Amino acid sequence: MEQETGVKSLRNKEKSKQKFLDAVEKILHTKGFSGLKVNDIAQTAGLDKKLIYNYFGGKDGLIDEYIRSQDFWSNIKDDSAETSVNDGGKTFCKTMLLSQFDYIFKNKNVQKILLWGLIENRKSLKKLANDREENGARLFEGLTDPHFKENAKRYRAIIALLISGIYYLDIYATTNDSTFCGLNLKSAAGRSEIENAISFLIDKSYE
Amino acid sequence: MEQETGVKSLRNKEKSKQKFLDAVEKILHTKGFSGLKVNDIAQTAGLDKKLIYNYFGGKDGLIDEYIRSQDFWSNIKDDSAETSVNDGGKTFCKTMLLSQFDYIFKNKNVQKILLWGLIENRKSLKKLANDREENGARLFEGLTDPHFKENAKRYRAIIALLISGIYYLDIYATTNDSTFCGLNLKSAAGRSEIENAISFLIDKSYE
DNA sequence: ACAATATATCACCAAATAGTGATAAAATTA
DNA sequence: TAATTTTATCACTATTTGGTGATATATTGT
Repeated sequence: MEQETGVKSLRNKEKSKQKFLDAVEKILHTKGFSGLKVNDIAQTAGLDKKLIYNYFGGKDGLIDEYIRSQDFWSNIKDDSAETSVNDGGKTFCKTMLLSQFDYIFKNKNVQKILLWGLIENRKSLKKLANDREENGARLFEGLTDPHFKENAKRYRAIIALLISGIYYLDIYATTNDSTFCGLNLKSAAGRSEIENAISFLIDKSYE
Repeated sequence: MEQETGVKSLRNKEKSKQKFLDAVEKILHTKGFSGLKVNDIAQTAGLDKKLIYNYFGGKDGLIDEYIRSQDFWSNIKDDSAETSVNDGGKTFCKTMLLSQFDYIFKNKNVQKILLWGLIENRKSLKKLANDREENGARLFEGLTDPHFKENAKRYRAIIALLISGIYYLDIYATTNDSTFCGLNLKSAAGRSEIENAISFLIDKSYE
């Protein structure tokens, strides 16, 4: 009878595809990479595994589509705008790093995908890395390179160290109860120490 | 006839155990974690898999023993000694970080184990993290804390960011051909930019 | 209502994987 | 050299995993 809206009762390809993508996320969250077996994914999705082959061409296709579905850098692009361009990107970099530190700590899926990028050689994962690079390139070329001139590359290296440090510490905090350099990265106190250090180092870099 | 020395011809339990440990290392290096299957390990070792159960109690026992066999922080403890204690640990921290950056880049096994610590919850991996913490604690309490006094924790946070940044960048460089913040982490040029930044940030931290 | 198509399930296969009891072969001891 | 113990292999089972052809059921168009 009606077919316009998306309420299409029982059988719906798009909804089924989404169920598989949700299943991947759920398993990734509960069992990690090694738990991603076609049988388990299908069972978690409540559908037959054959559909994974029909709709995604197999497990790899499904996983690639899951990775692509994550809008990874949205939290960076969003609140960028033009927040005071006349300080050489100092306040922008600082808020960006601090918000990344918080965002990645809370978003466990992003942590898993970051880890994935260190373990496996997937095209979809490379694409994420390239996206981040392209985004960063615009920031560096437009803001910080002109400000730091001959020291531009050193500043890029500083940001590289801080970003990657933030990644590692957030992931470490999730999988490890142990401290890092004596700091409890799960506690508010420990995390604010890291935030202070980030802020301090950026300030010093602009001196 | 003779049994004193270790030349015991063909059958030798200790040598066989070592063959399994070597096989774990080799597979870890070539195929990564996911390649560590008992059948493959046994085949790589050139021995029967039953021995893995007899000697190590199973795959997990073997892997734990492999991890324990890695003297992970030897490169740090070694050349420590008392290299100028009157600068608040500045030169010591700097050389330590720079040598870590180089050592971890070259030592792929260490990279794998570091990654492992972010993925899996193994007792033997926790032990490594604790060892590093205990080692660091001695450094901080004996050298840097007294120097930085009320800012001691901020300095610890700085070191935490730099160490974890070094870890991440070295691992990233190995598995990724892409740049990071526009720097090629496999090239001498890119790596020396990172080294400059490390040196620069430590200097600024002591100002 | 009927045919055509899209969606989903089922039963099954082949390969990979973990694990073990029985046994062979070497080494040690008496 | 004979008996005993240690070291290693082999053959086998059960389970998991990835993958597919045949079939059923729902939806849509006529």
